[in-house]
Amino acid sequence: MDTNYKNHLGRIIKQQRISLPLTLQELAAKSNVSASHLGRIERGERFPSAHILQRIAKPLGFEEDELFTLAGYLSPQSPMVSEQSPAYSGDRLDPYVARILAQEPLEIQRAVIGILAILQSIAKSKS
Amino acid sequence: MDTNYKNHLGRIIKQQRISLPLTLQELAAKSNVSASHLGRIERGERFPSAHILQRIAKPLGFEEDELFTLAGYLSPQSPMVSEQSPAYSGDRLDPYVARILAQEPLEIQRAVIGILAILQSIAKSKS
DNA sequence: ATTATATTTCGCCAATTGGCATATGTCAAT
DNA sequence: ATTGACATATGCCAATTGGCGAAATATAAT
Repeated sequence: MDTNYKNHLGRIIKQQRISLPLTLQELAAKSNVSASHLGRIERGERFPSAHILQRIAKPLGFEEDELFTLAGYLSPQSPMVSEQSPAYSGDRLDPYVARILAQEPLEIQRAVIGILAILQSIAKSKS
Repeated sequence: MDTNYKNHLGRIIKQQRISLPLTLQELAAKSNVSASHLGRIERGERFPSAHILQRIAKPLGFEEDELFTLAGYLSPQSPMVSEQSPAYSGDRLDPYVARILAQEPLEIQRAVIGILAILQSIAKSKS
C-alpha cells in the first residue's frame, strides 16, 4: 500500500522511471544502484543517500540539484521558475510538476486545469 | 586509513570553522550536530551525510550547494543561477496552465500530477 | 606547579544504508 | 495448465552514520 504521505520522493522517482520508460533493472544498470535498493526507495522503505541520488539523477533525466531539492537535501532556493513570464512572480510552480506537464500535449494540459477547476467547485460547495 | 585522501572536505570545514572563529561545540550548537561527530568529520573519520551538510552549511557561511559540491555530492557545473532549466527545452508548458497551477499550493500541484498519472494508466489499460 | 576550565578525541552502541541471493509475482507463448 | 522469461519484493548481513558520555589534551588563572 502506498503507505505514508511522507514518501513524495519515491513516487516522483517511480513515476519518472515509468515515464521514460525504464524497469528497475535497467535503471539499476544505468545508475550502478542495485534494483532491490531502488525498489525499496520507490516504495519508501529506504531513504537514498546523496551518493545514490547523484547516481540516479541523470539516468532519470533529472538535474542533480533538482533531485536533491526534491529529496529535501537542498533548500528550494532556486529562482529557476521566475523566468520570462512575470505572471509567475508571486506563486511558484514546482519544477517537477512543470516538467511532467510539459510532456503532455496542450489539450491534456488544459484538460488537467479543467479537472482542477471542477474539483475546486465541488470542494467549495461542501463548505 | 586514508588520512589525507578524500579528507579535502574535512580540512575545508575545519579551516572555515577556525576562521570564523567557532569551536566545535559552538558549531554543534548552531547546527544541531554533535561536536564529536563534527570533529570526526573534520579529521576524516566520518563522512557527512546530506542532512549533516545541510545543517552545517549556513552556520559555516557556505551556500548549501557549495558545500555539496565540495563534498562531491554535486557535480561542479552549477547552472542553477543561470536561467531556465534545460529540462523544459524539448516540450513546452502552456503559460496559462503554468500560471493557474502556480497559484495552487505545492501539494495540490503534485496531486494534479498524480491524478493525471491515474487517468493515463486507465487509458492505457483500455488500448 | 596546580588547580580549574574549556576544547577535542575516543569508546561504545542504536539505527540506517545498500548489496547479494532468493522468493514472489506477472505475463506471454506453447 | 505449464513452462520460461522477466520484473519486483524480501531476508539477511556487512559497513557506516551519528549521538552520548567519558577520557584526554589544551588553555588560563591563581
